Amino acid sequence: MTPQANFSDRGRIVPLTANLADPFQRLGGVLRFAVGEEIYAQEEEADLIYRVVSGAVRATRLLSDGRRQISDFYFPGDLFGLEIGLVHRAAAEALGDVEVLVVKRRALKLLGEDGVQLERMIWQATGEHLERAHDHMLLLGRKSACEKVACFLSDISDRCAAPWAVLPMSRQDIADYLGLTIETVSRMVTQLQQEGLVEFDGCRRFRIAHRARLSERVAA
Amino acid sequence: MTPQANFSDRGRIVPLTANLADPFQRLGGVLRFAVGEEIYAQEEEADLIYRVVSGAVRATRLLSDGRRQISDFYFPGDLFGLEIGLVHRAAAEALGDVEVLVVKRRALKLLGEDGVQLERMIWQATGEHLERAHDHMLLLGRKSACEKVACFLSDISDRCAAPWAVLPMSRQDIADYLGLTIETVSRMVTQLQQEGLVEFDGCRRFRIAHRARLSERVAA
DNA sequence: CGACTGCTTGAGAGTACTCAAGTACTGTGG
DNA sequence: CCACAGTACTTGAGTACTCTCAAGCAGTCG
Repeated sequence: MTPQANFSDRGRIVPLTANLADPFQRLGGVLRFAVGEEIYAQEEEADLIYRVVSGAVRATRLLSDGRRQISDFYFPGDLFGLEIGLVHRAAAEALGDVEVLVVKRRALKLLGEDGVQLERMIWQATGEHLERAHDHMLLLGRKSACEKVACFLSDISDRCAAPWAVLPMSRQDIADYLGLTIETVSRMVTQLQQEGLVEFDGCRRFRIAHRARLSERVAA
Repeated sequence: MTPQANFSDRGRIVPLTANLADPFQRLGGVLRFAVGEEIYAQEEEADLIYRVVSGAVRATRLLSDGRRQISDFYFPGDLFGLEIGLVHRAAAEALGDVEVLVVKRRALKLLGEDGVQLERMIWQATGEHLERAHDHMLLLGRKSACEKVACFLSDISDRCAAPWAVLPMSRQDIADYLGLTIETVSRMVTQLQQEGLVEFDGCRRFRIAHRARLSERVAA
């Protein structure tokens, strides 16, 4: 299994068996964070590159008056903390207990073939983040509240593979990701449930009840 | 002047004098497009890397029902058309008469030191695009119509350096960039004018009349 | 079991949208 | 150079969607 293949199953559970062909696993240090802990702060010096092993992470950006935008959620296999400048432009926070692998940015040059391989992974990930960012801009700028929530649930469900998915983030996180308020998210979830498109078991566990009809609501 | 320095004056007029230390200028071919012409289409195979020489370009993404989101505008010095996959995820269209330099992606490997230098420029530009995308998500998700328009005018003005700036894009383009309607853009522009924060001479030429007070409206 | 936090629901308000009309540019032909 | 047509922009009135504020309900943890 190449690192690329390993990386590509974004959001799936990555096998925890050691893979010595993967420089991230071989050279990376492990860090653990508890619910709500800050992995790095906005404007903090960007020293490390991160990869989620288990748990989930949110990347948040704040306006001075406290308004918050979550630019992305990272799941097992995802790289994050990639910055072009010297500082992190967004904060990263643990959505639950999180385990991450880290490598030093400055060490990349010293690692020979491993460094080259890691740089290729980082480059690939940066490009994927950019694509996701463009998709997300379209959602934020041009989709209705209902479409936003439908998209979101559909995405999360797709990443999970399993029929039932569990949301690792709060309604507030979802709202800040979709550019809505918590109340609107709640109302849209209720509406999609009443229409029989999704089914919830508690407020975190859900499944897509009618994928075809949900897709019509997603606006692609 | 290094290529990086050349690249970094995003939005300024790039001197047209040949610079043989810049591989883009030395190896790139020139293409010209007229108002509204498509430089490449959404889903078209991504063969080339582009750099704006003169004029301005918009990158647009469409939903199937025609709703449009402009993810960015590119000005002289900006690289665009950088894709991680095989196809362009957004279309690029000329906002006026445009001149661009292009290099073949597949040729990069064959160019030796020049290829390495070009790859570094592309990498740098991809990172900058990602940062801009994150800023833009915050704007789309969390700013009011008035703040969006204030931000936009402030940005354009900053890029121009000159006191008076000319908008190369239509109100519809601005609306699709900010996630608003054309009427709302128009009303906000009028409002900012009435408050004496900006001054317009016709509907395309403007200047910041009161930078400090405009900054308060920008929400950073 | 009770307290706390997080989620949902309701009523009312406000911002941005839609539809429609009017005004200013731009370019072309007389 | 001016008149005209066509396009782009602005303004107005009314509507709709999302937000705000407030209360009630559910899920979680000690």
